[in-house]
Amino acid sequence: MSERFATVALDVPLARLFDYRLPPGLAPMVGQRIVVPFGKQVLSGIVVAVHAQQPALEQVRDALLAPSDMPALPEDVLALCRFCTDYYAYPFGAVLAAAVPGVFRLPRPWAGSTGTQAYVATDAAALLAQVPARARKQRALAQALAQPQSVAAIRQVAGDALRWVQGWLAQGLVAPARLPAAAAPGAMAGEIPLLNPEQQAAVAAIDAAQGFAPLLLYGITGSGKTEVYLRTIATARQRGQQVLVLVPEINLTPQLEARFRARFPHERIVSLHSGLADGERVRHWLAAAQGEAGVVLGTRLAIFTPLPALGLIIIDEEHDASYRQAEGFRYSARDVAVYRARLRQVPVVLGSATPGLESWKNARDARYRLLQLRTRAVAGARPPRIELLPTQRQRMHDGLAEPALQALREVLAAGRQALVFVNRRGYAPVLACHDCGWISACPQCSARLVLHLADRRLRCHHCGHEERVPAACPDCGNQDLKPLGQGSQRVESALAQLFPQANVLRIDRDSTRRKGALGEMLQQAHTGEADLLVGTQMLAKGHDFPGLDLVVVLNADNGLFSVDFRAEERLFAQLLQVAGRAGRAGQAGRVLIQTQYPEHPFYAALVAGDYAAFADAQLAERRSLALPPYAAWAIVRAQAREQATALAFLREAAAQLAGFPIQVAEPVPAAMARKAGWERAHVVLSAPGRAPLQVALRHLAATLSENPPRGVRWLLDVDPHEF
DNA sequence: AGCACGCCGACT
DNA sequence: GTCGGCGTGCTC
Repeated sequence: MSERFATVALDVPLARLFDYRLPPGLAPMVGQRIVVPFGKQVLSGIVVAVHAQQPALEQVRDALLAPSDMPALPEDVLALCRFCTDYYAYPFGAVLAAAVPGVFRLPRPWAGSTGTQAYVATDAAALLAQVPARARKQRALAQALAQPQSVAAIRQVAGDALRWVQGWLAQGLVAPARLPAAAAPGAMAGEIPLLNPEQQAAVAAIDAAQGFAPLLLYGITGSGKTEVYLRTIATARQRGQQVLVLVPEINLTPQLEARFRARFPHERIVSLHSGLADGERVRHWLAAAQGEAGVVLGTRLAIFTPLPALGLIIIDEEHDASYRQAEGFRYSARDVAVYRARLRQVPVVLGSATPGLESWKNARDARYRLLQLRTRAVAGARPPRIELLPTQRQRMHDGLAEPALQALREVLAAGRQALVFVNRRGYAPVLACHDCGWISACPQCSARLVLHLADRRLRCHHCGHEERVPAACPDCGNQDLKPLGQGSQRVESALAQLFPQANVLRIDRDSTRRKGALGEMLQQAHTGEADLLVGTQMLAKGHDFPGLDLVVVLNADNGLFSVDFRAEERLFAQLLQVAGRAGRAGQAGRVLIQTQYPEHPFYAALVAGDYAAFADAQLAERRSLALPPYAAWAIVRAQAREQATALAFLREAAAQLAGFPIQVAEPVPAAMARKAGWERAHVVLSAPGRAPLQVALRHLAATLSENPPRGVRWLLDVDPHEF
C-alpha cells in the first residue's frame, strides 16, 4: 500500500502549491478543503490534486483533517479560479479563499457543519425510551423529533434544549436532518405586467439562447429590464435550471429579493452578500451548491458560488463600479461572470442603461447580441427632460443659481419633491485663507481636508485624518477663514434657510452612518414626508421616489476635465442615473444641470439622452488613441515611504519586463502622489491583446513574490479603471 | 500573510 | 536589568 499525498492551495501570497502526506483514514477529494500545518500555523486550504508521487522534499508533513462541512468545489469553480489566477496574476490559494465563505477558511470544522440546522430522531421509540418519565420538556422534544425539527424550534422548547440534542447526537439517537422545504408564506404572485414588444423580443432572444451566449440588454431607466429578468428566470426555472443574478450593492438586494419573492412565491431564492451573518451565508451558499436554491441573488462575491444546475447568469447594471473588487484580489465580477458563462456554456445577460464601453464595443463588434429597450415600460411614462443651466453669469446662492431656485420653488408650491444632487459630502471641500493663500491640506495625503461644520472638524476623506477647525489661519493668523465650494451639508443648510417651510433631508454617507438610518430616510423620501432631498451618489442608484419631479445637479463639471480617460463615461452614467430619478406616470421629470461649460460636447449628448451616440463617439476616440477597450492595460502600483524608492522599484520591475512583447510606459507618481503617509507611483503596461500582457504579468508576479522588494508594497491592477 | 528569530532604545 | 521596535526569512 503506497502512501498518498495531496497538493494543497493555501491562502498565502505565494505563487506556489504545497504537498502533504495523507495519513491513513484521510481521503479528501479534489476541491475539498483540508486542514494542514504550515510553519507554526494551522491553515485551511483546498485540495487541488491527490496523488501517490513522493514529493521531492526533505520533509513532507501530514495533513490534519479534511472537514466535510464544505462540499468539494466542483470542477467548473476550480477552473474559474484557475482562470482568475492566470488572468489577474494572483495566487491560486488566495483566489480560492475569496471563492469560499469565511467560515470555511478557518482551520476547524464549522460548528453548524451539517448545514441543515435541523435534527431528527434516528429511532423515535428508542429515543423516547431513554428519556426519564419526569423530564416533561425532554419527552415533548423527543416526541417532536420523530419529525425533523429546526434548531429554532428546538430552542423554543427550552433554553438548553440544544444541549440535550447534542447529547443524544453523541449517543446516536438523533441525527442531523434536512428540513422539508419551507412552505412558501402564502404570498400570491403579484400582478404580472404585460410586456411591450421590445421586452417581448428581449425575453424571446434570451429564452432561445443556447450554449454560451452573451446578451447586452441596453434599456433606458424605467424601460422594464427587471421584468425581462423575471420572465427569463421563470423560463429557466421551468427547465429546472438555476439562475445567478448579480446586483451591484447590498443596499439593492433586499428590494430586488422582495420583488423576486413576490413573483416566485414557491421558489427557494437565496441572497449572498457580505452583509449576511456567517451562518446565513453558509446556509445560502450550501443551498446554492446543493442545487436547492433555484435563484441566487448576490453581489460580486456570489460569482464563485457552486451551482450544479446553472442555466443563466444575469448581471444587473453591468457597468457599475461595485463589480470590481478594489482590494486584495482585484477582479471584475462582470468579466469573471462572462468567463463562467463560457465555461458552463450558458447565456449571460448584461443589463444597463449605460453599458460599459467594453460591453458596448463587444455589442458593436457583434460579439455580444444587443437587445434594446427604448421606451419606458410604464404606460405614459416619458424620459426626463434634461436642461443645462449655464452658471457663468449667474449670481449664486451657496452654489445654487437663481433659475434653479425658481424651479425648486415651483415644485414645492405644487406639493411635489425635488432632489439636489451634490457629489461631495461635508460642508465645503476646502477651508482657505484669503490673505496668505493657506488651504486646509492633509498632512498624510496630497489632498484637501474637507470642512465638516456640524462638528467643527476638518477631515481627510482619503485617510481618516481629522483635526479641529482652526480659529485663525495657522500661517498668518488671519481670523477670517473662508469655506470654498459646496458640499452636501452646506447645500442642505442653504436650502433650509431659503425654503423654511420645506422639509429638507440630506442623504449621504455621513447622515446614514447609523445602522438602519438609510432605510428610514428612504422611507421618508418615499412617502413624501421629506420634500427637498439633498444627496450624493448614494441616492443615484436604484431608488424610486414617486413624488419626485425635479433633479438639480451641482458641480457636475468636476468629472469633465479629469486626467482619467474614463471619467466622462462614469459621469455620463451617473448623471443619467440621477436624471432617471425624476418623473412620474404621465409627466416627464425635469433635470437641471448647472454647468460652467454648456458648450462642452459632453453635455450635448447628455441633453439628448443619447447614450448610444455618446458611447460610439467615445469608442472612436479610444480607438484613435489606442486606449482600452482597444488595448489591454495593466498597472503596476507601488507605495513606499519615499517617492524615489517607489519609482526605483517600478523601474526595476519595468526592466524585468524588457524581453516581453508589451509596451511599458515611464513610471510616474500617482495622481494622488501621497496617501496615508505613503508615496505612491505606478507604471502602465499595455499590449494590443490580453495574452502577451498576461504572460508578462505572471512572470513579474512570480519574480516579485519569490524576491519581495524591501520597503515597497506593490500590486498588479489588471484592466484598471482608475488612476 | 503570519509568525518566528534577532539585535538596539525607554521603562515596570 | 527587561519589554518591544520592526527588519528578514521561511512556510510542504
